[in-house]
Amino acid sequence: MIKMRDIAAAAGVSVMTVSRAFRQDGAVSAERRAAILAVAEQMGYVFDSTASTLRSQKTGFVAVTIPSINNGNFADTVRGLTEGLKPAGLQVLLGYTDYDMLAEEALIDAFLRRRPEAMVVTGGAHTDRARRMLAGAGIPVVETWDLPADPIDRVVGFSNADAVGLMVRHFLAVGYQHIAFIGGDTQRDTRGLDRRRGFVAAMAGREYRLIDAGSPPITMKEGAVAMGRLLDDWPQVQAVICVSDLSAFGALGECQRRGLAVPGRVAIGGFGAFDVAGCAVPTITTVDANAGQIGAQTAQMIVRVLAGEDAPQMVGVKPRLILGGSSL
Amino acid sequence: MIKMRDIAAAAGVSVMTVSRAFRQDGAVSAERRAAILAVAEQMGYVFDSTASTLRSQKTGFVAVTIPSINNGNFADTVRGLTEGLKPAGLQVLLGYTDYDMLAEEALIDAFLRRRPEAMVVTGGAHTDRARRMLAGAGIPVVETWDLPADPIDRVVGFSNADAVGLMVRHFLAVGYQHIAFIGGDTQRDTRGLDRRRGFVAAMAGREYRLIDAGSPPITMKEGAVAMGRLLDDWPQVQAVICVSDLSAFGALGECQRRGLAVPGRVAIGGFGAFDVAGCAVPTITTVDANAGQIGAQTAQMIVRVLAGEDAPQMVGVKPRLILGGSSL
DNA sequence: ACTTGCGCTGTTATCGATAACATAAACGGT
DNA sequence: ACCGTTTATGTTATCGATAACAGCGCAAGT
Repeated sequence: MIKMRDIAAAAGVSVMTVSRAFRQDGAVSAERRAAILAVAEQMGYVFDSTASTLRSQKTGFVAVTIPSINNGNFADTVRGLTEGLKPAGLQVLLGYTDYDMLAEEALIDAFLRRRPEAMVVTGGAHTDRARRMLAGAGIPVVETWDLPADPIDRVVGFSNADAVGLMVRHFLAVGYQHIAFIGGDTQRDTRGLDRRRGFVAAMAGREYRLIDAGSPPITMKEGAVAMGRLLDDWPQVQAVICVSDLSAFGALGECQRRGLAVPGRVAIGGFGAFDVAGCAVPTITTVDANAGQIGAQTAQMIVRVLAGEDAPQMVGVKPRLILGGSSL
Repeated sequence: MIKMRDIAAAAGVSVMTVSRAFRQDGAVSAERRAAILAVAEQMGYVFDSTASTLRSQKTGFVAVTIPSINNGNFADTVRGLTEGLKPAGLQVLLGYTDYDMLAEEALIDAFLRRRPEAMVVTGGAHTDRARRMLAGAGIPVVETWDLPADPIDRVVGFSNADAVGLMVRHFLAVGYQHIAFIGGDTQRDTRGLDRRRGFVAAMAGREYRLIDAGSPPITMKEGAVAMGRLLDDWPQVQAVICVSDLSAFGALGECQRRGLAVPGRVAIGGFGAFDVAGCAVPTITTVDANAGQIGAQTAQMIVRVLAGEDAPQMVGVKPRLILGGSSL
């Protein structure tokens, strides 16, 4: 494998000059720099960042963990991050946890060994060891998609409970009385748990049902199954709020298979403003969590902190209710 | 930041012994190893792989580029890869290209500087520079999701053209005559292009229409718009094949909004066996490309090659037609 | 007793770039 | 003409781990 030394020899300069030429350091004369780059290109040189990293203590990457790589919301957040970090010369390295805190811990461990310049994690729930590792890593850490009561370092997110509260209040205002919530079990997906909590809080004093749809991620199919159970167990249900648009879409399909009018017989709400919510017939009432903004704000925060400028510890983004044809 | 030297001092051994203890090298006595690990844990040491990497020339990661991080198919492939590489101690580092060959080139460049032990890319179409970089990197390179005529190194995939051919032949066999194809423009998504080519080849000598739905990724909404144009321009259409299930779902919705029976008035086929195909009402006829297998086979191939064992240059996986309610 | 071998530990050199410092030439102001 | 400053380059030491080699003590074999 060809290295800087070889380029230097071929170009008749010192290794240091080659190094400077690559970093557009400005300290190398334009013609010499061009000559060096030409030699490098011609010799097929590929810069070795493992060496650079060790000496400069700069890896040039930000580690990002998301629960799933098959989710338009997290994709939007990652896109916002990638775009926002690019101008600062920072690359995003991505890992997924499958909504599993132990997998997250292992992933964080693996990432920290590579010395990222900052870490972005999804949510505020982590194993103790993961929290300790993050807190002790000596780099900026941003928790996203949530507003943890006891943040590790910095936060960009919103209250999942309040976001669902928005929808519940709307449903109550237009006259639905018997409302149910379809979501996953409690341990793995704390954002889902918070949504359920927000539902319960907003329904205080009224009759409601909670339907457990299994382990996150709650799929369309699981949404359909849960809807079936709900309709069987509590026929007087008038509206359902699902932990995400995917399960809401499944629920909608179950109603259609049973010949139940949506929203005439039962109304449906989802979460996340996924594509499917806007393309289903009818469209699904949902909450846009502003996933792209979460990524963009996180990127901005990281760039600031790394530059030594000051940045807020906590940034809130505002979820927005989107009315669809699946509810009045 | 605490380093091996500090652990060594605290444990009263040499740095080398600490290094060995961490690698369960076997050459360190069990009790001493336990003591060292305890000291390290207690001091909050985090292994620094940047240094290890430089000396040992082993980074322990495989770089993977996929077009989109919001796609269940690529997610399945990545899962197969991750699972298959884990036992070999290899971590997957993921990047996405947005179906853009120039973005892919930049990503490959950025990855190669970090010296991955192997590279996995999606598809067989790359810029010349990307091809040159990959070919000259001196590591195993696997192109997936396609069967390129002129592979860079190794391949795990299938013929997208043949896969669509499966569906066309089925549609013709059950009696549809006027069939259209909804897909993206040609340059960015060569897998989509191949599917269109497969459609055209299988329809040779018959009447058909090609509808351009825009730039990849073709969304549900774009599928709906394209379906609307198709119905307006060619009312005698009897069946539509879409480049993916997402656009097929959009097309289905458009039919439903117009009150057209599916499959009575028009049949619909998709591609990819996405969740939405199985949960739509009616379910959508599709092709399962076996995305998880692609990842698993690729992982196995990489592990073999890195171990110096021999492995086939090319592995084909078999797509499978899944009949849904959206066609006869 | 001597040797051979194995298990365990230490010493030294090294991976490939860059920070820090040194130096030489050119330049410009008084 | 002198000196401070800027520009362009080179030299040396270093980042933190590990490969390669060396050595020591003890057990077993002859």
